Amino acid sequence: MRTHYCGQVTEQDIDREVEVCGWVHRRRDHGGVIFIDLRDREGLLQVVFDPDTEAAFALAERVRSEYVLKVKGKVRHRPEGTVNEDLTTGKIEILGKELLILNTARTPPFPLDEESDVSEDVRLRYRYIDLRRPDMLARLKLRCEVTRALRSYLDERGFMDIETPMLTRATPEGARDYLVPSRTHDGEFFALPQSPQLFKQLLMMSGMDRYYQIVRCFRDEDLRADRQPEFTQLDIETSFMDEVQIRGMAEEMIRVAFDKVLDVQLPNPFPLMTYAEAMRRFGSDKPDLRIPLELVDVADLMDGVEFKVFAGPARDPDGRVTALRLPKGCELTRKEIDGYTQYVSIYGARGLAYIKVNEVKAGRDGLQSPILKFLPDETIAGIMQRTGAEDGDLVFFGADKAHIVNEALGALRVKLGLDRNLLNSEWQPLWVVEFPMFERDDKADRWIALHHPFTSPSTDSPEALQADPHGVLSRAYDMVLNGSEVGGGSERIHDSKMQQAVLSLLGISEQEARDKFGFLLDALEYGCPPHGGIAFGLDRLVMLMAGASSIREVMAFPKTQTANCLLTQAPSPVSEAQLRELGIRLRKPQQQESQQESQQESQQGTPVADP
RNA sequence: GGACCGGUAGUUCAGCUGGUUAGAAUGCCGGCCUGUCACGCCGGAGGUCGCGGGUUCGAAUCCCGUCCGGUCCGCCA
Repeated sequence: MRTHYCGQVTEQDIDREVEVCGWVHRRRDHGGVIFIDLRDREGLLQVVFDPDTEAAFALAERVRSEYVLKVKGKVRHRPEGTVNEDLTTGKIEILGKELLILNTARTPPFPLDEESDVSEDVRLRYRYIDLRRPDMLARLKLRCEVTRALRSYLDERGFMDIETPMLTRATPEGARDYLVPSRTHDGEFFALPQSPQLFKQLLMMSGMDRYYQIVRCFRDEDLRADRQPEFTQLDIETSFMDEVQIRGMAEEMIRVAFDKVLDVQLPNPFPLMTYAEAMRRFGSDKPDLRIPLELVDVADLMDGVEFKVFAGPARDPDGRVTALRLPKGCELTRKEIDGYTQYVSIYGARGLAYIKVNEVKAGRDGLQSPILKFLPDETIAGIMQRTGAEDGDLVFFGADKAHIVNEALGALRVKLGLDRNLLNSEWQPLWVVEFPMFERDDKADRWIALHHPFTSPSTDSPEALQADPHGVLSRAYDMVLNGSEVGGGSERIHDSKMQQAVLSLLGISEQEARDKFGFLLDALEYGCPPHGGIAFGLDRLVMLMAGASSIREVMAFPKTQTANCLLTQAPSPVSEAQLRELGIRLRKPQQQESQQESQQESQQGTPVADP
């Protein structure tokens, strides 16, 4: 007899003696019979103990929720009239003959049923129990199926899984690094990788022309529902493939994964959209194409109007004036519109103008809006015509600096789509391409890389790049799914002159570049193949596939918004001895410092590097 | 760094325009019930109302501060 998981016992086992192990999901007594539902990750199975099995029955009376049991007994049909088709354990049961309590258990702090609603902090504090719940189990299973599908796709195509260091160099740009002090080099630090970007490029120079890795990445930035300080990427890099080939392969891989795991057929090919078009039509570089609303530019209709709120941005080369038509928007109450005005203010919009369209044919008289009086007839007619407004619609307006309008109306578009239930399909992937190479950071008065500084520009000439940094596009691409960026990559720079040119445009001096990644610049000179790749945010991808609202739901042990682990209480103070070994002393709270001259260093102080 | 929401029994919540002994459901404990499966019935235990301060004759309730959890802005090459 072998030990079964209780979920593996089926009708085929009827009349067989089996031995099953599991947790006690629930115990019920009725009359002289004890029912125990045993649970494992595969399912539920009901075990019945009656007084005929005296010893087992006596033990069963002691059994409580979450006890760990081993039961021997005979599988049988349920008696007439007791079958419950709704339950896993509906048609069969085990008549328990022997019972072994492998371990006792305290009553769990919250119910483990699927439907029970438990606050997230309690779940995280007892994550090991939370993970027993069917929902969590299902999501972790899904995640495993996704990674298996992705791996097998890549394995079948000759990709090599190669590990890269977790202890590496701090990067000069990008997110804040997590630092690790070096014991053997006083005052020096490793950084945990924000991504294996440079290592995978070096692997291309080593001739590993098809690399992938499912790899943990670290970024010390504030958290969101879809952002954790450590997260997992599916990281891919190839040599000799151009961006068209890489995108083709990457989207095929995602299609295969969706087909295998969810039985969902994604479009072939994914639609391709330029960054410029995405910004113009959706105000976002990761448009949610499930929402059938679009921004329509109306600046040219507004540049002559007296209303300064519109005319100003309409004449400003950095400004944007755009309209967003909401079908049946007249149903919105004043309160709801005020709510949306409040909503766009988060993104810096100073207001949200709108026109209610009662009757298009009636012209001005068929409209209702506080701004009508500022607009001449031909402007109104132009707006109606261009937005395609119909009776009962509502048209919102955004007018400001282009980036504010894009962010505010882009976000409003998504919110309206979700609030008004306008989604026209379940899955909408696309590629966004032709990103600008650089973005101007006005505050710091410098260029910053929109993607990262190793992305190839669309020109081969460093001189052309330097001549017009603003106008140069990059060979980057983002895979967007339902308004989430799930993957991003690019053709990389494989020429050391071009790499130097990009770094210098970013304000990184030759000396600094040598200091920070001289190794890359050197490597570029020893025979670097053209190469490019892509990295997927695995947590985000699985979150979308699971229909979850945060990546915490698809991670076994996530952190809270303040980057705490409620389970382990990390981060935590460390011993003074440990710090001393690392050449770190604690900066004492100021008061203490002045009062107590010396030694007694507080564990609560702020660690600083000892110079 | 900022905005907003929340913190009351093990759990999920009500109470919050100040006023008896802070409630409900569920869970837990005990008893009853000869096939339960959201079993049912009877009884019981269970609370620093996140923490600190203030206002008041009186604070879960009002005010200030703080901590924790969440959503978002900034940030995230």
